[in-house]
Amino acid sequence: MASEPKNGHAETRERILHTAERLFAEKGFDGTSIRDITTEAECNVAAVNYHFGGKDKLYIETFRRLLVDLRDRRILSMRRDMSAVPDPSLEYFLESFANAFLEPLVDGSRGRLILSFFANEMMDAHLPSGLFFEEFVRPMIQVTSDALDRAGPPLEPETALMCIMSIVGQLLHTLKALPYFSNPVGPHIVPTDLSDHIKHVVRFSAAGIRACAAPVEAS
Amino acid sequence: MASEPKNGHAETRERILHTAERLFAEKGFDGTSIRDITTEAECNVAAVNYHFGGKDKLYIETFRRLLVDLRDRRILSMRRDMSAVPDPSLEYFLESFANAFLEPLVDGSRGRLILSFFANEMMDAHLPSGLFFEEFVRPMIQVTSDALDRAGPPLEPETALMCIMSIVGQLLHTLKALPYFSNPVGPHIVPTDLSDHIKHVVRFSAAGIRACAAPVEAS
DNA sequence: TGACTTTTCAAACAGTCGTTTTATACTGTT
DNA sequence: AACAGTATAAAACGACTGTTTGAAAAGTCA
Repeated sequence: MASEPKNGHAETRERILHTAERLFAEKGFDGTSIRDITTEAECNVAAVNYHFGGKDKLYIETFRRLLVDLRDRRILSMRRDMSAVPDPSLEYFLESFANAFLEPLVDGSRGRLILSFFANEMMDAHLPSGLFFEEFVRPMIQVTSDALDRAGPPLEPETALMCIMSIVGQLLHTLKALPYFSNPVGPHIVPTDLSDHIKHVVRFSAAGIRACAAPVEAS
Repeated sequence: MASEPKNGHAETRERILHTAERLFAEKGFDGTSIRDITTEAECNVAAVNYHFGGKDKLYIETFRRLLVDLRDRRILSMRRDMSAVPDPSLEYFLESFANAFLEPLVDGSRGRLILSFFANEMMDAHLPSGLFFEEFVRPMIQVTSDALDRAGPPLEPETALMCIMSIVGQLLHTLKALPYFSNPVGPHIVPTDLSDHIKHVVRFSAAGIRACAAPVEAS
């Protein structure tokens, strides 16, 4: 039970984690074999069971690290933006949120990994139930609804949550659908630049939120 | 190469297709073994290779049927609604679209199957590239943007497409996220009734679309 | 140095996978 | 009745899976 290596370089364990992060993200849990990982990490197949106690445990550990990292980056980014101006507008909040939400997902190589990781996990769950929601979704919702409360019009708590879901839905779908539009055979029918889509989501959602704040009229 | 059975009951082939539809949807391509299918379909393992020529081919055939069925149901549902009134409002269009979009996904047992099928395929593609987009997404976009053109304010074609993406993103996310909120340990923090969410998406999006039609002002 | 722990490794284990082979029944036609 | 084509079935094939074993290294501390 080598919990922590005492010597200077904890090579193998870190190499495995690093490789697993990429492979699990790219090919999912079932699509990635222990031998795939250990071959790339240049170690023996038994190393995974020795250091992590099995494929399941390795997966959970890998995902947990990614999850915490993403959550903290997003929250910090939004907190920074929101405390940078004294009286943030709704549009300012939306742009800050969209950037905090998307930036970790598109910058560098790790961004796409996270996204792919999440998507795979959504489809074929291998995490303990509740871990994703309680440790990731709930804190994000808390920070976001606080910020919206400060920047936007007064909203019922339930309404605010649904508005946040509307924004998140748009951002996630944009990210997923964009590759489909970016290289079809025909001409591009939608801008393939992400910032154009962010601008759209900001304008679209600002109006949506204000409409949800206004007293409802019969349609 | 028995392409079409001539006798009255084409039992085995249909049983396999029917079982495969459910299992592939529930557990994905890799998660479903030929033996899983043939056991439930009560036939021999070799039957899949005999009737379909392999697991891949069976998957494609299964998915294609589901895809075409869903597309046609949606398009018919929307065409029916849009031709039922002489001068449809933007809200009317949105509600019609939301219902056409979601209804096939939630009614009965086959709905959840389709949704799960799609999600799995998105993550781990086993279909010929382009089939999904050209035969499913593009026709849906065509019909939808025509309807929006008739019911909504004048929009640039690109803007209209991004608005449609905004709506689809919200609907898909609602569908995916709802189960997370429906049975957590704490109190419900979001309405778990789908129709409440549809109402929200309609109001939110109607305002968003109108804002996209108005001339842009500097933020 | 010698005893001890931690780490690595090749090899094997028991199981599942998709596919193929071989043989047997059923169907309609001549 | 004899034949062709279609359909089903049991068994085996080779490849791959996660995990375990037992021994050899590497490192640590007396």
